[in-house]
Amino acid sequence: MPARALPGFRDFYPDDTALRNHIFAVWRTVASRYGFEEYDGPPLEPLELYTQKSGPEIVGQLYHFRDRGDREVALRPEMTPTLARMVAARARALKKPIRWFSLPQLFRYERQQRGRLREHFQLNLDVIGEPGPLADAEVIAAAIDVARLLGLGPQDVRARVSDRQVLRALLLGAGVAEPSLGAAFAAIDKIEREPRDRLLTWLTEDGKLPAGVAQRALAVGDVKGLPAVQDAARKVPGGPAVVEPLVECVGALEAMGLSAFVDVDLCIVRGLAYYSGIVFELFDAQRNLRAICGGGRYDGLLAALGGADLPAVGFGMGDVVLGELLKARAVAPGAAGSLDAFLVAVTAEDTPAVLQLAHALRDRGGRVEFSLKEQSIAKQLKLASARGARFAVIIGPEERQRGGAVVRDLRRGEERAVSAAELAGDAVLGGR
RNA sequence: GUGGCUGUAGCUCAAUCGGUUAGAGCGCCGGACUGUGGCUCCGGAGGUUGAGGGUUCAAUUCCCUUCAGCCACCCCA
Repeated sequence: MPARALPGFRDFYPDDTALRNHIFAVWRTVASRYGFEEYDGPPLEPLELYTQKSGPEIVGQLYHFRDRGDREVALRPEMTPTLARMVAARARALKKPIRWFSLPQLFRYERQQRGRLREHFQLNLDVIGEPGPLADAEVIAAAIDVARLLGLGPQDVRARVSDRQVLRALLLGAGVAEPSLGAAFAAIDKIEREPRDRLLTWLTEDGKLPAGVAQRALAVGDVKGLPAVQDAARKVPGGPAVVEPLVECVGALEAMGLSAFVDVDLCIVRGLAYYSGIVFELFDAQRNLRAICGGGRYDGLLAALGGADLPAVGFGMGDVVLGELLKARAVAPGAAGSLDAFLVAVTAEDTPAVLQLAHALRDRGGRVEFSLKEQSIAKQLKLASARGARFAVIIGPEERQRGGAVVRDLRRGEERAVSAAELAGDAVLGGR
């Protein structure tokens, strides 16, 4: 038997599953608070669904194969193409704006690293059919609220927000020619990971940009804070108009009381070419981990995928980095502590009474366990403690004779004799 | 896919210059404790030192290969 799961795939032990369920519950809670509806699609899709968006080079990063019907198929690496198809099929019927979310398990064939596996779960949350910046603010706020509901504050996570339209206007104003915009974007994207002189060298080699322009282009990526962005925008043609969506979006987040989480930072670009406006990422504040979440506006993408021509904004948030952050901040829940009562049989003759009571409590929704073999009371109580049971209910010959039990509060260490009537009532389940 | 670093018990780590039976803490199991848990004390199980090969009288230790993990690149859906 293989000793472990495939590289990049996870076995979920109870603690891991508890954490995953916790994250899923928070994702669903926040999404529903914002009025988003859950959808899902197939984990296996036609390969071409992904090549048409990202080109043939993406095939090397996919789990793909030929099925028995001779179809080229792939495990889904992302949800957006599926979403685009589903929306396109009913585009005319769906009330806009569409607010949908999903919790797909996604796959990619890449060498794994910390926080980056070959399989993960991702909250995908999108607003489709609304071009205005309030939609952008709404999805960013939802991402932040996930962090908040998980117990993370501004000292733990930060949302960094930028806008590609603003970036574009400022770069053009800095003298970057239209065909070189992509190179300038790429350089700014790397501004925090690469030394400045290497980026300058890269930008100026092959005559991409004149040295002075390259300097000014990189300086655009250094602009931080909304006032500074507005200042910079005033100095370029069309600038004041082009910053307006970002100003409104950030203003909306401020009105929601979330500004403590939000940093405007023009070095956020996002790698993908299809982002068309506001883009953002969530980071852990100490910056030890990879991005928790990334997203933005992709107005032309759905049409480009052959679907409906609808503007859209959304994000993906993976469970891996998020889980690591929760563990590092010690706000991850454990799997234990989930029993209302552990029933203790003093002698083998008491077992039928224990079984009867266990079933009665379980029928009422109680979470109940008892020893599956004859054991000393000490052993049974030890197991009860280890299970995190609130009460131990001890049934022995004496208790059966008088028709009750001893209920021991395992947290307080106090116990008392209770009658059968109390047991059938609230003696055990009353404090829940 | 490329390069670098690291692999010892379930977990975190020891083991002198290459030296004879690979240890400790936590966890797990049992006992002290035949009607009372947590604490304490005692005992036990658990290892192909990631795997395979090589050098050597002798390898956890040195060398090669491979696998895995981590880091960087690529990519970030």
